[in-house]
Amino acid sequence: MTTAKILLVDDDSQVRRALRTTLTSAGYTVVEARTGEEAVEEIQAEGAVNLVLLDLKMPGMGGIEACRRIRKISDVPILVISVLRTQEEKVQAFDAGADDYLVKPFGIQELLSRIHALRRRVSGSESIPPYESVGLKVDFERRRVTVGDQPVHLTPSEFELLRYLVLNEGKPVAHHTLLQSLWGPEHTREIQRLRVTINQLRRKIETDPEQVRYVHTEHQFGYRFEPIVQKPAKRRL
Amino acid sequence: MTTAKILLVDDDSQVRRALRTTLTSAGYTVVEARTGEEAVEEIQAEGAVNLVLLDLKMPGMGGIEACRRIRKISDVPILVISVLRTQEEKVQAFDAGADDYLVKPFGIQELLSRIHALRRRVSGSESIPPYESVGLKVDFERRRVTVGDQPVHLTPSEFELLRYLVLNEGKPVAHHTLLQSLWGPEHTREIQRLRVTINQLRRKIETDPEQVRYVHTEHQFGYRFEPIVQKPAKRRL
DNA sequence: AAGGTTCCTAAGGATTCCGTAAGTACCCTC
DNA sequence: GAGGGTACTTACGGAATCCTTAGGAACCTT
Repeated sequence: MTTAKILLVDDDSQVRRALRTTLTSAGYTVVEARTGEEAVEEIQAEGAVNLVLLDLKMPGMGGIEACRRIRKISDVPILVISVLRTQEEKVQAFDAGADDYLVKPFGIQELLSRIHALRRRVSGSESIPPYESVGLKVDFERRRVTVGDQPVHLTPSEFELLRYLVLNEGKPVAHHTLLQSLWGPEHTREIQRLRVTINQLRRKIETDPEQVRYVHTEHQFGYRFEPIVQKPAKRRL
Repeated sequence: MTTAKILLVDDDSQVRRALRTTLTSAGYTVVEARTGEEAVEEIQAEGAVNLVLLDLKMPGMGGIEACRRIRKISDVPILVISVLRTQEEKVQAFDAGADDYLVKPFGIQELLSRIHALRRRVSGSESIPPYESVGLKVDFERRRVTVGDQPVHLTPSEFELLRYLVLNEGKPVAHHTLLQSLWGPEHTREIQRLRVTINQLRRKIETDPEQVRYVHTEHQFGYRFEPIVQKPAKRRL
């Protein structure tokens, strides 16, 4: 239920990989197809695809045609991606049954937000239940965070960071994974940037400056969200 | 379901009486109007009308014109009645915002079943109870807004914007979601346009220019409707 | 054709966010 | 414990975002 399946259709393996990491790190299961033919097969076979991410420019059967054929056999929401922004192509895409249209280049946030909107629109409501632990509440749908009943304002970067960490509660998340999830695959080296954002986040949600309570550091690897659990008190042996 | 109210608009008192008895015996409450002007007044005045039964052939303002004016101030379903069965008039009526078209003479059963169908069709998607909070009232069916018991005129754009925000009370709505909802998927980049409309809306419904009370801005994301609640206190660095 | 709305675009100024850099503190290995 | 690498903290200025206003185009009514 929470792990929705997305069919990613693009002929460029570079693009596929970038999108796949983005999507998987956002909690989706990703199935890939290189051509329109493959995509149609995939839908017929797999069946339980929740959304199709379809690049228009593809060899063989074009994206428009693929869209039309998919629509013939399924009501799955289709989000079309294209570099062109001509009116004609847009109209064609919608006529072929596309549900939304996204022009390259686009930001990760925009992509995810569109996917969410589309899924919500089509299938009732896809809502992630709010997270709550002692003293910290994170409402993903409302983009709201409270620390001890005190509302706290987070910037978009901080919130996305927290969202990712909380959704992977308990598991250490690598630096580059976070960087990729926040700013895209081309920024996986900029660790210092991440550190600053982590710092700002901590300053807002950690109550005790001496002892972190939620966002723990995984040395030489990344960060991990885990509430309450204190580090063992330092003790000289 | 309970006692739905129907506004019956016809200049012929004979016809009115006949229809009134039919409708009341079918369980509806009937309000009458002799002319288009009266009909518009009736809608504007109180009494949430659930459906309008409108004869096209009337002295003074014609039925088409009445239809157009009603549609401007209300989303109430309109069922048009006419002796003519020309294609042209039909098209005119639908263009003016009519929801269905019935040619005289017609049987009682047909009238009632059309009314039922129309109410079902409309109430499934669009019959939304009015929103009300301290100082702000939004009547979706009648397209009316009052701020502190003071009626406020909103333009179509402004009203649609407010409608979308209010229906998602508490949840932040992304820029592109609003843009898409207001102007279609091909305008999802024109954020400045949205800002201006937001500004105009705020100017009309926000009382305190220093502190917004309803339409809050979610930086780098979109807007959120939430009454009274103050901005979360920001921690000073 | 004149008057009135509504809406789009542009331009300014204000605000918020974030990337960079520089100094400090911490951790692990040797 | 010393040293090198890693992590934290803070601050500042550029960049992006947001707000406000106004002028004129496009549309509709009188």
